[in-house]
Amino acid sequence: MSDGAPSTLMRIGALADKAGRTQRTLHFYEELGLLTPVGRTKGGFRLYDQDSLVRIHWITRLQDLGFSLPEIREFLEALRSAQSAPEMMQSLQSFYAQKRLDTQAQLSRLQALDEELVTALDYLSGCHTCAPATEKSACSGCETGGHADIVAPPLVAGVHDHPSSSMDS
Amino acid sequence: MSDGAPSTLMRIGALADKAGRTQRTLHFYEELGLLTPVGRTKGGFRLYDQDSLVRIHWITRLQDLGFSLPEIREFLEALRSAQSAPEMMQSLQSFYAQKRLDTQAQLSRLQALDEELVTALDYLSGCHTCAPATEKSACSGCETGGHADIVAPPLVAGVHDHPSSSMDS
DNA sequence: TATCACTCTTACGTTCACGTAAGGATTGAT
DNA sequence: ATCAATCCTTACGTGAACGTAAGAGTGATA
Repeated sequence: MSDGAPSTLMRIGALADKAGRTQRTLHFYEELGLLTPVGRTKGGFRLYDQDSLVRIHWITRLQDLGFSLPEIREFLEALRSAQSAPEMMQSLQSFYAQKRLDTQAQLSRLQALDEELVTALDYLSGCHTCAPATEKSACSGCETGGHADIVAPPLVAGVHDHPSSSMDS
Repeated sequence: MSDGAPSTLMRIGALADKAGRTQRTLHFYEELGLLTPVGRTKGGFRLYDQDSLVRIHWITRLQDLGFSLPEIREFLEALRSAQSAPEMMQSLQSFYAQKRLDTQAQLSRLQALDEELVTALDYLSGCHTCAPATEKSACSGCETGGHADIVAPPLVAGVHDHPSSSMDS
């Protein structure tokens, strides 16, 4: 655990490059308490190590999972206030377990929406049978053979124009 | 198609109630060109009909699908510029087809993240074997029996403290 | 020592999707 | 006519996650 090379220290530019984020982003993470440099040069330049990079990847992962940065911050604070290591890991565990529930809920929502998309596409595939010159206004009826009396699915029903014509005193 | 009751007209408050959104939201939709009242009273009150409600549901759906309001606006503009009905429907179709691809990509991303969560939870379940009083700082090593030499998964690796201690000249 | 890329802090700008408030006009019921 | 409820426009506020710029200091090299 104690390599003879603490020279892995880098300044913010290098870290930003390695992590693929901007310096501003890292400053911002620090403002939020998500990422603290391991030290500073006497002149005041931030210094980071390899763990900082890991931390950034971790943050990115959590963001992908749908966490907001303030949420991540809260979480880190909870961790910091933990007394023992197992307590800390329990924290992590219930945190992730909860998030897994959310993720799965999101998954089934997305799946439902995907099916809705399929339904809409199915319906629309019938539209090609319309005479190519059909006027848009005639489309509400559209009994030209395509979909006889099938009700337009929600994703299709919302698109009809009501332009600003035919409005007078 | 011509009911004897055009009295389905309503003002913004009623529509907002039925749609479960605020008046401000409907105003906002109008600013963006997403929803236009069918008319106004002589005094200037907005009037909406049943289609307006359908339109709002449609917008909501698209938002659920991950569209931003400006995107929806662009889309509606594309529709408005379509000449024939089939052209319009083709537009819709390719629009939704594209979105389905996105949705599926998002689905598999979520699934990957879910698996990552499972991995992290698996790993963490080994942590209970630590002596309950283990110090946090000792946890990086943590060879007390739990996970012998398994590498901490990304979702776990980012959480170790480097507090602001042990930093002096 | 001069130079120049790098970094510092401070602070205002931006997009999205509205929230909230102010001050005044409209509706419609009594 | 009056009055409460509803609605109008205008406009500034919010929070998330940074972007962008200004003006000045720092670090390593020539």
